[in-house]
Amino acid sequence: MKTYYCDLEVTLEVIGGKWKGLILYHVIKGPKRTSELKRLIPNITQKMLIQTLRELEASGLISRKMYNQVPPKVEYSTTELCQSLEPILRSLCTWGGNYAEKSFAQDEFEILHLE
Amino acid sequence: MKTYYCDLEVTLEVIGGKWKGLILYHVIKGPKRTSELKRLIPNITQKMLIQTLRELEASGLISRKMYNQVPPKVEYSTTELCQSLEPILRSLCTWGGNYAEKSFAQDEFEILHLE
DNA sequence: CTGTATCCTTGTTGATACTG
DNA sequence: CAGTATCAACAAGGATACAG
Repeated sequence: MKTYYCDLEVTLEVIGGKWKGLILYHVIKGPKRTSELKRLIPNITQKMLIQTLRELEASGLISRKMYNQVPPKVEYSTTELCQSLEPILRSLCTWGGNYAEKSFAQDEFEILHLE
Repeated sequence: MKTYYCDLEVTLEVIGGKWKGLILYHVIKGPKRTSELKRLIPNITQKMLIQTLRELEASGLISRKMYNQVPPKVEYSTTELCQSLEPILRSLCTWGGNYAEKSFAQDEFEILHLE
């Protein structure tokens, strides 16, 4: 029996960590191939990408579809369980943008919006 | 010059990690003393509590007020910069509660709502 | 292209003891 | 009550090489 002391602890267990939110943010906007995600999240290593995708899959938030082709093609998409996160992730994103504007020195940072 | 590839990366840098969200969630509902926070977040160690509070303070999200008494009294409250996080944290919280209901086995977990 | 396996480094976290 | 300091332990992350 696992004990949580706040609903938020559950959330953080499922989508917390260094990469989960970021991956979900991109996948939630539409199915993505592994290589696309790698491009959208330049700082992630292949190992962490795959590992995190597996964890999200295990949590039931994304699903993995494999096409039997050569070369291989795999697509990740969100499950219904994940859809309700979309507005929240968007809010978090917006908040970060505002925060950066207000709190970071103008010429000490840049935000590139990849697509 | 620091480069981000998504606004969300900024957010995660500021309020990501194991404890920041949880502390903010409690402080945002009203000023809290150190010992209250320790009680509300049973699994955090004193070291991590203080350390995380300092980080949040450095990010401008909370402020620390010290009363010169014996025994000492300290209160943490949120700054204006932090207020806009309130609805987001509430959403994240709600989401976690729903997720637990749907995805966890009935008798494998419990959520205690401390106050 | 997608994914696995290994090794190694780092940083975060925890336990404990102590101070004003 | 609030906070500091030190050290140890562990998990997370990265680099690299390799495979289907």
